[in-house]
Amino acid sequence: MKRTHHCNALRPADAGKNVTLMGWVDTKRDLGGVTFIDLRDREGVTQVVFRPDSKVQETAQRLKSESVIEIAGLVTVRSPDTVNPKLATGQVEVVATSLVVHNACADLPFPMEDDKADKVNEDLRLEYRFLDLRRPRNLGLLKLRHKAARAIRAELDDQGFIEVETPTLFKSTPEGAREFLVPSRLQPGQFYALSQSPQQYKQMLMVAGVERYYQMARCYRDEDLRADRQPEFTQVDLEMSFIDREDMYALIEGILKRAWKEAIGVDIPTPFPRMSYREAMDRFGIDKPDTRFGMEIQDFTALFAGSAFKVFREAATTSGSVVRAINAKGLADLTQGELTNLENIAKAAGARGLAYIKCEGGEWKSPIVKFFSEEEKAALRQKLDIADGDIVFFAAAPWEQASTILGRVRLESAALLRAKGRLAIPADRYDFLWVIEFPLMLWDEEEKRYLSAHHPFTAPVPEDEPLLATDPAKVRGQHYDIVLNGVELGGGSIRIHDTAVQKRVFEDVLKIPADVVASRFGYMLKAFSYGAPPHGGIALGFDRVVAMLAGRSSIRDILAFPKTQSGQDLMAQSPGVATAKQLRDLRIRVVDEEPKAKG
RNA sequence: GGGGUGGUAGCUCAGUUGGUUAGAGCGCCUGCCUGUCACGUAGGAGGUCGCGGGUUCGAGUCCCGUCCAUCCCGCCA
Repeated sequence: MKRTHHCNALRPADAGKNVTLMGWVDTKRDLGGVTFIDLRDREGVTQVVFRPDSKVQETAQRLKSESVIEIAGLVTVRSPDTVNPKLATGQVEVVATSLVVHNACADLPFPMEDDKADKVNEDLRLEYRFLDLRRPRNLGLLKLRHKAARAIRAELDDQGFIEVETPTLFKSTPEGAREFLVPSRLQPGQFYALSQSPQQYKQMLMVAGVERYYQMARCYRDEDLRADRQPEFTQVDLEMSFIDREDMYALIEGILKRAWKEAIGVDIPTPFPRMSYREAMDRFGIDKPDTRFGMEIQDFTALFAGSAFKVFREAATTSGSVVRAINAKGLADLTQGELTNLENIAKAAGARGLAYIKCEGGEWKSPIVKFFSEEEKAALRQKLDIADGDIVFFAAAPWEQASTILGRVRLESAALLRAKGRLAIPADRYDFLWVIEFPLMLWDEEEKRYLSAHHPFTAPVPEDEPLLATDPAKVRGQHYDIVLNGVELGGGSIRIHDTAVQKRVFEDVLKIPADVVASRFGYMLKAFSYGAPPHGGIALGFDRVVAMLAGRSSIRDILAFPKTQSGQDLMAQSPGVATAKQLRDLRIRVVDEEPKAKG
């Protein structure tokens, strides 16, 4: 049993050769006398002919789709009127002289033709993932993922990086994402946590002198799932010593450029634009702006400081509050349901309501326009470029909240406009963007203390370091996020490598008790006192990178065996129950859910 | 934890104000067919309408609960 060719290989030049092909029955066309089989393997399709004079035609007539067969036969050039131009091998066919059925396929649970299969319920396809993946379109996604990984590894290798594997059995780090706990049998009552990131280990590798580390790191987070979030996912995780932010930008731009080129043949221009967090929030109302379309936020705080409209006047004259607006061009004819939905989105972001002006038939239709002076209307019209068919949305709130409200409304409005065919974004448009100068700390109203905006190892911008003691909220971190078309591909930072600064951040700014710092991060502080080089790193969400390359919105599509939104693998049926012995060994008792308190 | 959408034949779907025996296309099965490539053609089988309860003379259809999938919010240092 030896295959001579893949199913995409044969051409007229191969005529006269005796070949052996193996693969799956793609389709069968039984004409009573002659029978045709399209034989498919991972590379392509070849037509095989079974003639009545062959001993195997009767077997061929009984073949079922997706059975695995081996055929041997003679490569023959097709007559001109029977050439199939849709097939790479369409000028030839193999006239079969032998046929072996290696595995007959049962009745299929869903059609395998790409266009039909794509519409089949995802849960059924996930249960039969081995079949769904067999479709050329989906095998192509696995190949694409492979190409992207290969390009990234090649670039990192060229740049002097060493791939090092770090443990995924780590310990709990409670201030991060919820973790998967793993009970320790040898240390009863104690638990590992599956690593949510190799963060601390990779910093130790820098202290160890590795200088340039990377890893295609499997990470785990026990949070609710989304189209772009799985409980286990892969990060291109890397760390470098003796660098600054500019080195990191150049490196990542090189990696992504190479991945785009080698995976999908697209040249992306570098360097990428950069935008401060402040500017991103001001203009787009989000820290990962989609800059493929405008609809930018405009400020009218000064304009409404003396307005007759009390809601706007009060916001405009309150310190820290703003009055801002966006113009959703061409969306004035939205339905009542769509408007209500936008209102709900605004309310979820903290708005009390969603003030708007519809401009239709040369008229401004709005519950609030009667309060506006001519001067205010003129300023709005001019700055927002208001024309017939537009609808303007307002937010009057503290700066960050107003930004978030309009940022959400902007994205939803764009989605509506795209659905109505009034906003066209080319599928091959890639707007990469660095978002930089994030605040290092955020004040947590519930806990009445500062929390790290990203993680506590991020170094402050040098000129802001004195503010750590006086006004931590004003300190900008040396953090950077890489954003593509409104999707956060990854983020990282230059780290603190000084024991004293790290200790101050932990204890004085974040107010983590000294004993907790010692037990959780003691080894890091210890390491930093033994020759820690200045260093920084980043982690790219590899699944998201591949999804963007593939033009897919769900990372389930580009994972071989993804989990559903409730965290289950429908094919393997995980998770499952543990045996009594396993639980005994781990000293774990499963208790019934406590009845919900009735209120 | 919250909001939206969906669940009817193996698959994709239709199913009217609640009313006789729940339909279509594809797939499957059985014939016929020697140049098809979405082969064609004739016939056939196939349904606990996700599950449980309720209203009703009568429920795929109305009500309540629940499960599953999915999108989003919260969450994701």
